[in-house]
Formats: sequence, C-alpha cells, structure tokens
Amino acid sequence: MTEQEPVRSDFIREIIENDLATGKHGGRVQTRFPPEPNGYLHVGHAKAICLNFGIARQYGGKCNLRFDDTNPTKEETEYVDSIMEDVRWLGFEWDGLYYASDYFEQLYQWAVQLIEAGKAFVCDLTADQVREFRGSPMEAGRPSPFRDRPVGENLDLFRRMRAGEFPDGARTLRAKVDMASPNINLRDPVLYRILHATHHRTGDAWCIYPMYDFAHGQCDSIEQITHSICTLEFEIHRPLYDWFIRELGIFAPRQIEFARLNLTYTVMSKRKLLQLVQENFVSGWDDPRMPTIAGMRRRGYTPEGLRAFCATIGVTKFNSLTDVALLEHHLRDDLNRRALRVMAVLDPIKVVIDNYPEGQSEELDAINNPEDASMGTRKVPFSREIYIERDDFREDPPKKFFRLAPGREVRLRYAYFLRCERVVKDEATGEIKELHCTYDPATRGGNAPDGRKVQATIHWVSVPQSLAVEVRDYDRLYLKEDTNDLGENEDWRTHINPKSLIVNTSARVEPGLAQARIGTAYQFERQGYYCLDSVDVTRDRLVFNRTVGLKDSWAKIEKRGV
RNA sequence: UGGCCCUUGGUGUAACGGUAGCACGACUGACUCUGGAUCAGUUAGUCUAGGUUCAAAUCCUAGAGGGCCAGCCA
Repeated sequence: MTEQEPVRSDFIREIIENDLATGKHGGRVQTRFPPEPNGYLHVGHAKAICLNFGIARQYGGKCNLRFDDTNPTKEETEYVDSIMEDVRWLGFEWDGLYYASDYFEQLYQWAVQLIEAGKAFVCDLTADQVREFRGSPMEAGRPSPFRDRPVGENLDLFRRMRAGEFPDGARTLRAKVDMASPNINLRDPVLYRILHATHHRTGDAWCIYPMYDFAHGQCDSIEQITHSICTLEFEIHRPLYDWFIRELGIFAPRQIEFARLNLTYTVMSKRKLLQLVQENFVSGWDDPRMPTIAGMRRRGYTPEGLRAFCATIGVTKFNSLTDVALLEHHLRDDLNRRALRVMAVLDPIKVVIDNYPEGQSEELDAINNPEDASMGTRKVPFSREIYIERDDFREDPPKKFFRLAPGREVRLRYAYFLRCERVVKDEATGEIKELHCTYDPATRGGNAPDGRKVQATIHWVSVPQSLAVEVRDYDRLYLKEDTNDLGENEDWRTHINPKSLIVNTSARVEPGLAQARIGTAYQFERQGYYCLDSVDVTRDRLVFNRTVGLKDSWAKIEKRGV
C-alpha cells in the first residue's frame, strides 16, 4: 500500500488524535485485528482491517493480528491460513501475531485470582437453569444457589474442572457481578465452560475454555492495546470488560465501537456464508460470487480498489446500508488505470468481408491501455472473416442505435471501416447466420482520408486466429437489496439468485490472450473487466471471470425505451 | 413493558454553536477510434415538536423511527 492513499478522518481517529495530543500512553498507538478463525474473511472484515492497520500506519503505531480462538468446536487451521493470506493480499503486515490460546494459562490464573477475591464461583446449574435464573431484559435475574460457595471449594472445583473430572456442561465458572443489572452481560456471566474438544493449536491440553468475554479484553490488555476497535454489538459488553480489567488491576485499553459494513444485495453474515458453501450454492469460500476476500480476489477485485472503497465509506456508529455500486465504482476506477485492453467477442456472429482478398491476413497495431502509454502496443491479426458481437448489429436499428445495420458503416477498432451489405438468415428460424460486408482499404488503422466519419466503433476478432474460451459472467448472489430484511419465519435462502452464474462457452478472443496470466486485469473492450480464473484454467481451456462490467450507457437508453 | 447506541439529499459521509460541503447514483451537455475513460453542469438533505442562544445539523427536553442485548457463540 502506498503511503499516499487518502485517509479521511473519522470519530475514532479524532479520539486517537486527542489521546496523542494529551500524551495518553506516551504517544503510543497499538491496535489489533482480532478475527475468529471459523470462516473466511469478507468485505466487512476488509473495512475493519483497513481501519485497524490503517490507523497504526497513519500514526506510527503497531497493529497485531490476533486470532480469537476460544471455541475449539468451530475453529480450524484452514481458516487461520486463509485469514493471514487475505490480510497480506489486502496490503497489510501485522506487527505481532498472536492467538488468544497463547494466553490460556494467564487467563486461567486470572480466573483463579477472581475466585480468591470472592469475585467468581463455580456454578453447577445446567445451561437451561442458568438461562432461567438470568431473567429477561425486563425483569431482574435471581442469584445462582451456588453463588456463595466458599472460596476454597470454588478453587478445588475449578482445578478439577481443568483436570477433566467433569463432563461437558456439568459446571461453569461464573463471575459475581450483579444479577439485577439492566445489562444482561453483567448478570454473573459465564467465564469458563467445560469442553472436551481438541483445539486447533493447544490440542488436548485443555478441557475448559474461556468465554470470549473473559478472554478478549484481557488479551487486549496483555498486548497493551491502546485502542480496541470493534463493532457495535460489543458496546453493551464494554462494562463487563471494564469490570474484569478493574478487578484484575491490569492495563486498560479503550474500546471504541463502530458500525459494521452492510452492502446492498450482499450476504455478509458468517453463518450464511458458511451455509452457502456447505449447501453448495457456491463452489467454495473462494467462489467469485462470494463477498469473501478470497472470492473477490479470484473474481479479479484489486486490493487497491477495495482499499479505496474502504477509505470512502467512512467510519461511524450509524447502521447503514452501502450501495454496492460504490464498491464497483472504486473497482472500475482502479481497473481502468491498470487493465490491459483486449478484444473479445462474447456472442459471435460471423462477418465475411467480400472485398477482402481470400487467404490474406495482416497485423494491425492496437493500444494496450489508452490510460497508460507505457503499456505499449500489440499486433492483432485481421482477415477476410471476422466475428463481431451479435448485439452490435441490428437489422432494423432503433433510434439512437449507432452500430452496424444494413447499408450502414462502422469502424472496426484499430482496423477498417466496414459496411454491411447483406444479411444471411436461417430460413427456418429466422436467426441471422452471417453478415456479408465490404471494407474500405483506404481506412486502414481506422481513419478515412476523405474525412468521413462513422457513428460507432465496434470490436472484433479474426476468425482463423481467434481463441475459443470460457467466460463466466456473475450476477448478484442475492436478489433482495437489504439482505437483513427478512419476514417472520422466512428462509433467507429463498432469495438466493438461481442465475448468479452464467457460463459462456462460445466466446472468442484475440490470439494474444493465449499468454494471459493469472492476476492480470484485462478489459474486454466495450464490455468489462475480466481476469483468468485461478482455479479452473487448464492447459487447453482458458476460463475468464467477469470482474465487473463497464458502464453501459446504451443499455440505459435501451432500457428507458427508445 | 428494561437498558445501551444511533438518526444530514436516493445511498454513503463532512460540517466540532457562525455560508449545509464531498463522493456514489440519477439526469443534461461537451469530447472521444471503447455508447469506456475524461470534462462541464443539473437534481436532491439536517426525523418531529418544544427550549437555550444574536445565531442550532451541532447544546437541552420530549416524541417518532432504527439497531443491539435474555449462547456454556464470537
């Protein structure tokens, strides 16, 4: 990431600047990005990553990557690996790499400390009973009958919980806070539960695991996090974290909450993304339709585009729904600068140029990127038979349609003026089989010496040299704009778009694309940005993913009704 | 019938008691060998009601609307 990328200020940066100005923490800024390794990172995480790592970079601070791995039943090494890869791909490098599980022993000792101070107790209530005793938001809870268990007994029981003497769920360690608090998190929350499960890092060393609430704040404290940035739903947990920090007498980070990203037509919950994968709605976490970082990378999104998007959406405490068009705008903005222009005919119709000598071919110069002259030029072959886009011809052209039609002349990009003379149709179906045209040899390169103008320039490929490729076009995965807006008892899957993937096997591209490389952005001129698929390409089959389409003002005109 | 947080054009945001600005979208127009890009322009906003003040998007009160919280998930 270049240091020059613009950073807009926000309420969190204001807090930090204020802390810096007043000398809090001696000018030190330490943040962290704390994912749970139970799924792949998505674009919402990208916002959090840009925030935490971006702040550290901006203020000369540090940012750790810490895996919140306190629940062995859901976490896997595969996710740890993917998360590290995605953070790096986005353009960030962590200072410290930690796991909550690194701190299990310390956390255990702190639990013992709370027991000794009479602030925690071992509770024998079942999960159902705990729920019942907890009360509701409207009514106070009742204390557990085990709340006043003597310290010595608590210590003994907790030690035996660790030693594996009890089955899952038999007992918990709970904090003694306030059963009458209007904040339910303070009603004697569970600190430790018994879970005879193998942890992806600590193996079978433990059979009791700390709850997130008992781990997160203290992990931040251990790492001397100055600003602990998290999403809004943890706001109500903050008093609990502060309580632990105070009772334990340890370093106090400041937690600041911001609103998570919501995008139109985009499923963002980890639970739903996991469902999409497990129920085969998509091919995997990296399916190009997924809003995961891995999916977007495979789709052809760029780190720069994603970062630019994150920089403009801002950071607030307001629950908003960002238009996915804004993401696409930043993507196009970046891709426009970097993409190699090529010609590809997605839905070919054959054109025979009757006055072009049979058996002849030639090479024409084409510009690789009009936005960047340093990307040079290339040669594209031209011959008597070419393919053009079926959409670029209308037998009976509507008003404002500028492209090819009988008797009309257009420019073939980088080649010649072409006039349509005759249409050949299938007698039975009426389908257009091919076009017979003539070209003007004097217009080689694309300009007429007599100064004559054409209304349109269309792309094309030469039939004999063209390459047949597979092109995958993606549409939104979800049909409803607000994916969180669901009726009572409504299954969110009913709104999954059944046509989110369209595989096109009849596309033809210019021959130079035989050397296409994974990770390179291409613009199929007049159509969109594409990239080679990183998974399904084989030696004899090129597969291109449509990253995002170009803005199409003709489509707009046509849609309005001419 | 609880507690906490939030509310600025269609959307995302800025304005920190003193001219409501920016971006996206939409719409015009110019230009163009991509109906792309670019450029110029138009559109449209402070949730409501009171109060404080010379002055309120900003402070106070009430209301309306939205979000979160009753996992041995994070």
